[in-house]
Amino acid sequence: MTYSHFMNESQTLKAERKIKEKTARRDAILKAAKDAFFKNGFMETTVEDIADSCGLAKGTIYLYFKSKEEIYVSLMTKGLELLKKEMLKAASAEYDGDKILYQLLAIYYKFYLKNRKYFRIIFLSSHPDVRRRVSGELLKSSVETANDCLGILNDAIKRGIKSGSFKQTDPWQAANILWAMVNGLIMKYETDPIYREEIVGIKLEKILIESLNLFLDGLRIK
Amino acid sequence: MTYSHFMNESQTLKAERKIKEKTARRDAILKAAKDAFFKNGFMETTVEDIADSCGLAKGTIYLYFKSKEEIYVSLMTKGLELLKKEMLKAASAEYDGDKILYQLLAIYYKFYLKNRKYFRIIFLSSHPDVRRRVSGELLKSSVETANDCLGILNDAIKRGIKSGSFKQTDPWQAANILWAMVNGLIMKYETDPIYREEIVGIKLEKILIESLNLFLDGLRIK
DNA sequence: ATAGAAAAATGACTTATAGTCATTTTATGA
DNA sequence: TCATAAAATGACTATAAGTCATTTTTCTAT
Repeated sequence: MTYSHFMNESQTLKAERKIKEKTARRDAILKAAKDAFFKNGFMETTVEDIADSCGLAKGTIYLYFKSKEEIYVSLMTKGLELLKKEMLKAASAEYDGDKILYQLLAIYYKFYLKNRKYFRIIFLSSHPDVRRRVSGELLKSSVETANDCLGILNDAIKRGIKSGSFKQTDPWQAANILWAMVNGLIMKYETDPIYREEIVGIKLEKILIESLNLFLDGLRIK
Repeated sequence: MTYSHFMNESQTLKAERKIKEKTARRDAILKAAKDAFFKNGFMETTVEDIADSCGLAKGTIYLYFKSKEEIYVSLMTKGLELLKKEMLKAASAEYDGDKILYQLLAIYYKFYLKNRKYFRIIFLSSHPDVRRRVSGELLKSSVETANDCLGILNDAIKRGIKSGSFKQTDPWQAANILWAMVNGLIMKYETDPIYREEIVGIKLEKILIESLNLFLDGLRIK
């Protein structure tokens, strides 16, 4: 009682440390999960694999995540956050909308090359069959991060309209179209590595640039 | 021996009937599987569910399909074939490329509205984690059907170039871009029904038409 | 019609894994 | 140092994919 103000202070510190430790452990689990999912995919990774590779018992994993799906979707959010960070860097330049979009595409493509497996997680996590097994809260945070990425596109397009290089149009709608186009192309390429070349016969980088050209052509003032 | 030529004939008939019966049973399984997958999704449908609902034992299912994934991917191929049929109908009109593309989009959207669950199957079946558990042969046939759909777009764009309404461009590449854009948008809408409206705030039909307008704007001769 | 062979179907069984929970271990605080 | 709370454990339960020895049905030759 006498030292209650100290105690409160130290209790606060303790509590903070506890939270930090919890977060650290959660991150360790996610790191192990990332390795396992990257290596063997969602279906063929077991929760025990993940537990083993971070030196915990299976039951412990369930103290941090409600289900295998929740681990997976948490990883997706991490992937989206990484992507968002990269996109923000590219978008911060003082260029016009036009040039920023090319830069964003370059960043996006580079991110894809370095993080193909993350794209697979994003792709599968977006499916209703996975999502139905995940809490609304977790979904919301992933949706918000994806939304932030779209917001960056939105800003770039807005800038282009303001500067007069793009025609008057709904930037949010345009951003969604561009996002869908680029993701659709990547997904198509990701779908089947074996048959890929023979289906399209076009290099991904080339078709991505062409698609942006086409998009900008439609967006520019004639 | 004496009647060997008759026997051969009747044997051929018998064999044909056998094949027909096999196909019919396979189709019955696929029909039951469709209902089950539509209702409960991939993860929460069991092979026993499928077997029960078409009055067969679980083991019998495995005489017709190598795995649950193969049933699923076979359904995807069926879905793509339906879509292809619809698209062919729309594309057979004697219109110019421009108008055909609008028609194709309308057909595609209508198909989506009537077959949302098929889209989910197509979406999930396209994922490497599902595909890795499916035989190359089966994958090839699904890839070919998807390819045929793209071919229809390709033809329409070619026609537009020939008639002079579209600029000189690689029609195959343009077809892939259009396909990716439309699928990307639908996927985005399919991803999360709960948050959908608040993310995009745009009706799907409207944004699909807008995206085609933008695409055509980029494609048309200025 | 019938026996014997071939084809098709069966479902109990094996194996694997997600998720639980009573018990044990570790950390905290007086 | 002990009591209490928090964290971790892993044996256990439940469920479901896929197998295969056995049974049932269909076909064929006489």
